[in-house]
Amino acid sequence: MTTEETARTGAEPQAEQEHDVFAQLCPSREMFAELADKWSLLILMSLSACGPQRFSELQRGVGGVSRKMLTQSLRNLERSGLVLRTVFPETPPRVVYDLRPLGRELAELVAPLGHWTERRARQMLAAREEFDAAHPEGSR
Amino acid sequence: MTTEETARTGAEPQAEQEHDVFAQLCPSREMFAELADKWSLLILMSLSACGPQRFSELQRGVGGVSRKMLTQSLRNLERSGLVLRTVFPETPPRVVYDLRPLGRELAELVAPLGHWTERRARQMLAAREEFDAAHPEGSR
DNA sequence: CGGCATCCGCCAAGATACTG
DNA sequence: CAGTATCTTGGCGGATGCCG
Repeated sequence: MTTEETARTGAEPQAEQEHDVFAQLCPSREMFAELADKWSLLILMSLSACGPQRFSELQRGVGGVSRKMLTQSLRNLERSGLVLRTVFPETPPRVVYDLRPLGRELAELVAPLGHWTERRARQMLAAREEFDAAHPEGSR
Repeated sequence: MTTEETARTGAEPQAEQEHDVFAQLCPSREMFAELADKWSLLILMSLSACGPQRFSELQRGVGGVSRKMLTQSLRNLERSGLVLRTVFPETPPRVVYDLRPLGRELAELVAPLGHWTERRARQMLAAREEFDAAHPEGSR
């Protein structure tokens, strides 16, 4: 029996405080749900790839993100200890975001995911066309 | 200049058909956006950790997922060539989902992300409490 | 510049009931 | 069992405007 299976057949849901992303009400699931979204992952990847960046740099870097979503996602990442926000009290003010050790750890796991997607995108698109051709809408 | 930066300062957006998840309208971004969601990632992790599973097994395995979202996410994964859906024409019918090579590749990148979240959940929760304590709501 | 507040459309996602 | 169909709604996420 693997570690995963052990966790999921789990004896005590919280006796030893084991975390299990598969469990609906486990704290780790809540964290996972917050991290597992488009913008958060792209922000982590951008900070990891390009180093510390200002708000507007991030907005340009992560194509299509609105100021609102960027602010929200950054706030979440900051709140969870993944990202450090530094304000330089100049005029105009300058705000720089950077990865904290925890965030850098995560970013190094996320980056491969992005690269994989880029490498395999074409293949997945081809699979789609084939699938769509085989299922002319409304079969099944 | 890193590979990432090269891609993002990108000379030709589509000349060499380079894919860039940071670009809003790049196909790879579309794929990334579909994969980078809670349910899809958890399904991939479940299939990777526990092997081929039936619909209802998956629903039990991935805590809190509704039949609708499970169906939708599985359909997407199948459509993109990541997951294989096999119907055994019995009564009652049996449908088994399994990873295809492409999906297995991805799942092996995603699994570490889940494990990391479980390992660091406590730490992130602590960071949150500290953050929330330092920002008693409505500061800034 | 780097936000926060507000309004709002619209789609994701839950609940429920029905089918093969 | 493994879905599909329909309805409803919460909240994601965009647009805009104001502030420090």
